[in-house]
Amino acid sequence: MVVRKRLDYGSRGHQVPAMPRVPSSARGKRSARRKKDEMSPFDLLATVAGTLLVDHENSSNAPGINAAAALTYARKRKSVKAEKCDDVPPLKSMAVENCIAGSGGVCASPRQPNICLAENSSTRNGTDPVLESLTVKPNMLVRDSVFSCTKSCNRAHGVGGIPECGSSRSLEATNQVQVQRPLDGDTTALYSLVSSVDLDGRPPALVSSDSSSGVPLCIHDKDRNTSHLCHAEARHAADRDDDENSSGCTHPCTAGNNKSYMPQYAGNSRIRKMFASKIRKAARNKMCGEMSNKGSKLNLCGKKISTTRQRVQRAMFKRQKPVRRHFTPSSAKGILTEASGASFSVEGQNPLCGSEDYNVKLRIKSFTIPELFIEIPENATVGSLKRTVMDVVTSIIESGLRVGVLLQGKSIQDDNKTLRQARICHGENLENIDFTLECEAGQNSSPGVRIPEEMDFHGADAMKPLAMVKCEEPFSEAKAGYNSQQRVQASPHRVQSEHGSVHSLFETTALAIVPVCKSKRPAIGQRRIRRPFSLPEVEALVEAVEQLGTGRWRDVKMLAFDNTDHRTYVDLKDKWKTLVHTASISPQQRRGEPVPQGLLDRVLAAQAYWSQQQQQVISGKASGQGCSSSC
DNA sequence: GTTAGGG
DNA sequence: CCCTAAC
Repeated sequence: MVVRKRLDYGSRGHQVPAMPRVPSSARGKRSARRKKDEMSPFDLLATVAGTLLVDHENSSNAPGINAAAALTYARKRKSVKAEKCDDVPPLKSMAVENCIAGSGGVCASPRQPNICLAENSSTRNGTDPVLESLTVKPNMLVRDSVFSCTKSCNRAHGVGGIPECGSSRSLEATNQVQVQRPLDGDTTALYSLVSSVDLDGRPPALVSSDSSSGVPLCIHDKDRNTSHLCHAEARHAADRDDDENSSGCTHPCTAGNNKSYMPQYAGNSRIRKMFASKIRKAARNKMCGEMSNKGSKLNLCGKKISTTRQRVQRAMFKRQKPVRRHFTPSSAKGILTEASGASFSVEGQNPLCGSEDYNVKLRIKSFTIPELFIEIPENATVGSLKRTVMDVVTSIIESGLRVGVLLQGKSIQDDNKTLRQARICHGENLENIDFTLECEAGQNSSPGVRIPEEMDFHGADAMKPLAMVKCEEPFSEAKAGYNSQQRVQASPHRVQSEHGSVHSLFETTALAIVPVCKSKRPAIGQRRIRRPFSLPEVEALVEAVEQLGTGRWRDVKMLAFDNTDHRTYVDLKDKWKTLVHTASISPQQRRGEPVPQGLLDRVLAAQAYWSQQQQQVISGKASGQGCSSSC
């Protein structure tokens, strides 16, 4: 054993190692360093924010976001099916945009609002943009469907001959989401959902159907301030052509885009940091090795990907332009439409808030599929790549999903609450309402496919899409000269852009699923459960430190806690720290399970002893390298 | 990967 | 218990 080699435990007691380790207090203290590097974390945050913004934008660009879901609160009765959805653990979250019906709203008096996610499960011929009403089943996500709920489309770029706009004829008439089938029929894919509810019976406002889809049109109610989003919209429109002309390999970042959008759920820096560094890094590292599959591999480990031929990268929301625009029904009030946002916007907050019988208008802005990496051999066919992607997505979908509602980061558990009781009503600050799609992680994945189930994304700040499936390159068929009709009809996985390139539907759509995956293992970013040290543990720790000294926590761990997985050497170090502190304060000030004074005395003694040893080592070093003083 | 130290 | 700089 390593320890044995390194240690000479000898008999019990304060046996001084020949060369005690120098305390690393000389190592810079963070607080001091921090001042110097103060900007650094902020830069990082800015970078992360930029990435997020780009993701948002790109997702809004996401061509072919094919699904729009309308959440409608129109009847008092509850949807049984909606309730079913609540039984399954979370996987993703939908970004929802909400609006509160303004004073002009026609109130259906939805005290028991009925929310149904729609899924189009019917026809697949795709040529007929039929609006379909669906209800969500726990194991389904929206797929094979393109939502198109607007009455008209305001497209800058049309796709000739392709029916772009569905009628919203049934939008107000039902409590369900209208779905327009994708032109390409049977795609099993995850689409961005852009949904809205307009209970006022007013026609939905136009939302640009192309790349700016998902970006607000800035038709606002009186006092809404969404100018930044308007800018986003403008920029999207401006960028569109360039993007479309590009080969589709654009990187997600464009400097100019970063400032356009302030995430509504901007959270504290800590969480941001967590997502920026920890999730990106730790998630990959931790999942490394779990997710390889024999044949084609899906891999969330970035390191593996570096050797990949084909890889599906994280920057899912490329700026490639869709072929197909999706239309978002917006109310005349100008519902914001964020393609992959994760939060609500409040529509028309007004003095009438809190009054009776107002409807709450909600719109799911999008679902985003978690970020996924695909590793696949170069010699694999494009078809196999598609199948692989499909498998991944299908595995996610089929894992079973349920809907959760987060209000300002807090999950609303009680399904029996009315929206009003849940404070989702007029007059409330509804800037941060999120829906989650939750799944049973760990059971769902097909071989080699992993959703980062360690991650726990509860909370409003956790709305960054986790994994995404995307192909950097347009599928080769695009260059092979498919004609439009062939493309549209032949491949369910493709959509055609105006420029003839064919993109993975995963690129051109944004099924935003904010992962709220749970597993038995602690999620990344999730705090470990607190496990107070028991008295025997404390005794073992004290004894080990007496032998080994402070500053050799790894050895302490191996000596006394080698079989205790949940105690890391950092834990032991921390515990020792608290023991020293506990021993140095009066018994009245101590909390928690009392530690026998005798043990605390030993703690102090050992601490003093080893501190002295370390001091001697330091002074010995300082006074002249040799061991003359200490030997 | 370890250690120290601040939070 | 978390985080992270320094090593």
